[in-house]
Amino acid sequence: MKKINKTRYAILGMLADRPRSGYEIRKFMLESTAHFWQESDASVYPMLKKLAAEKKVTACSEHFGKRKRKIFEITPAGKKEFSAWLAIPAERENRRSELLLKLFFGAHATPDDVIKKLLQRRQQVLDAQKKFEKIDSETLAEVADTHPHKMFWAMTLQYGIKLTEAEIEWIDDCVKGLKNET
Amino acid sequence: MKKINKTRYAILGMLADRPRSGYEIRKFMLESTAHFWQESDASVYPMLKKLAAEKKVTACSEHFGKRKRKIFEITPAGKKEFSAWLAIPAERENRRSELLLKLFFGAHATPDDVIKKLLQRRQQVLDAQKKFEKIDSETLAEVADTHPHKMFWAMTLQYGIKLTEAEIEWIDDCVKGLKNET
DNA sequence: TTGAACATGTAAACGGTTACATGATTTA
DNA sequence: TAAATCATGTAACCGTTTACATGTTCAA
Repeated sequence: MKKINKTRYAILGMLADRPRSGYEIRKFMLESTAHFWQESDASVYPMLKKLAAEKKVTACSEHFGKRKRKIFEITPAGKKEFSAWLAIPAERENRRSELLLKLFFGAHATPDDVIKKLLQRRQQVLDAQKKFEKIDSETLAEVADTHPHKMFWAMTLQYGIKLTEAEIEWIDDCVKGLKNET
Repeated sequence: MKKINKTRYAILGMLADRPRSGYEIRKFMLESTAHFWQESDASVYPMLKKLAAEKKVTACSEHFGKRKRKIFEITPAGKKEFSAWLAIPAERENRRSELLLKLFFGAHATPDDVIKKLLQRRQQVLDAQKKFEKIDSETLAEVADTHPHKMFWAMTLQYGIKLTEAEIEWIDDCVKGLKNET
């Protein structure tokens, strides 16, 4: 099975709600989907251009205040493609964790080194949790309880919260185990 | 920061223990690291060749029984590179979850569709858990308790177990929430 | 004798990232 | 007036995957 570009669906999905500029899409992703879906800076604009060429979105320049922005709107063809993607099962993601790989080879390092790496990750996970709180109190709080999106956005947030909690527990177990060794 | 090829370190690490053939490396990865590190079929052999050209590994053909295999051994230069990589902090992995993305856009689908996808994932996670049991009872059981690897391998396995447990809980919560809606 | 497992590779395409590039506007 | 944010892009590279390719040996 051929691997397909999923950036396009992330973008189409963002435009399915309302027209947005490339900048807005990037910004909104950072505030909402970043913990499970990120796009690099350079991926959004070229994809919008590509989608426009395929007539899946239409572009129109707008002057917002004194600034000019290119606002993109999804077309019926774009909506159709998005819906078709949404209907098929999600592809199994293949995750690669460099931390786990290093841990797997931990016998070749010193226990202190391994502990250090685990604690580094612990901090990263705590940072991520702070971000979840921010999404909860800022992005999500702005959505009305009755809004159809609310429930689903809360679910993706819950995913982040639950999984990071489990990861913290795991890290603490590992560190405890390693400290007993020394 | 430039992205660097990590396949090489996975391979060097596998060879740090003992000489292995490309086939053995692939097989062992499937039995041990697959839940956090996979290599596609086509990545191992070319990388071994590349590492050999860089004198990080040496190749020698062996006849194991009647079969010929190319056994690779790590060189001091290869060990040095491996150790250097092991010492630096693990890079933050950027995960992308297509399931979460579809869930985020769940309002554009029917609740039943979303539930179906969640339950599909649930089954995948259960399958993964079965695999962990297999790693535990087969791969890990063959390693002596006193072996320096044992502890670290068990930790990577625990990671898989803990995180999948959390994911199952999350899925069940989501499904419950969605069923209350309908 | 047929299928599973053993065993090793190549070529091409693709997705995604990094680095590069530019300039306006608002806020402190 | 300096920094942060707004705003939009391009070019090149590289890692990875997919698909292709081939042949052996052992067990049922």
